[in-house]
Amino acid sequence: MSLTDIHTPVRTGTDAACCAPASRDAIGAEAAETLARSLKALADPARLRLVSMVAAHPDAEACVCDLTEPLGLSQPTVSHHLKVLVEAGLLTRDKRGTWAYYRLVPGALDSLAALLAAV
Amino acid sequence: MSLTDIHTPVRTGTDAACCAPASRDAIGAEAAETLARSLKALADPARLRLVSMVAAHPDAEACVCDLTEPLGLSQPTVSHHLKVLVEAGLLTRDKRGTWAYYRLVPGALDSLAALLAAV
DNA sequence: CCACCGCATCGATGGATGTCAATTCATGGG
DNA sequence: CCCATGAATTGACATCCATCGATGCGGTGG
Repeated sequence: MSLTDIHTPVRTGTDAACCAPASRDAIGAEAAETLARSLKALADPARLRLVSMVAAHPDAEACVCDLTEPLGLSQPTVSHHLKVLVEAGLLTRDKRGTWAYYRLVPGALDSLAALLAAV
Repeated sequence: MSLTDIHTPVRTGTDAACCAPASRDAIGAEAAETLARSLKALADPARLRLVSMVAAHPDAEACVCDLTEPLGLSQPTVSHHLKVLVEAGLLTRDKRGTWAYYRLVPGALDSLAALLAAV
């Protein structure tokens, strides 16, 4: 399921609910899992700072060596967090020569925020 | 620190960064922790569904008995998730008689989404 | 006054996760 | 050809977390 497919009309339960049957449909279980996976990727101080630091760099591009020292974490840990962010579709990795450059995926943060507000 | 106080001008590191010094300021470590705490509260499928189910109910209000069965989780687990959401400032709890009614905190989701988009 | 019901809390447990040191991989320069 | 450097991977470890069953607590009705 894609992140753009959250409010599919999945009934939220049977009609045997104790008090009231819901006036509109809540998000379905799969949509919730999809959104939760994306939010989990950002629900970490180190990863939030990484995203922000990449966005703050000139050309919105940064290599690992730019990020390790200001973050105060070891290089493997930073690499790990960056991998999580790439797999979540928030960053892209571009290896040029010795260095690996990370960029924001345009619009990824905004669509995530939009989905969050629509829950 | 409050959630409305993310982009305070905290320098992200020393000037000894290896490649480029950053063209604008990234969010500070404390702001990142604050935002991460809020996002963690929502970065769970069960809690996302709970928020959505509460919002979907008539009068945007639901008691635990409304939520346990459609969610497919035990009552203690649902109570636990609701507590997390209340502590994160996303829901309010109102005990009336035998039942505990949960409501969305107006604007909480939207301001969180706005902060996310501004990272 | 007592039994029942809705909900919160407690304790335990299995699994996910953040972190680092050590290692490996890849690339470029001598 | 080998070494130096930047980055990813691996393995280990401690901690956190989602979940449940059992229990406790307050309110309602008989």
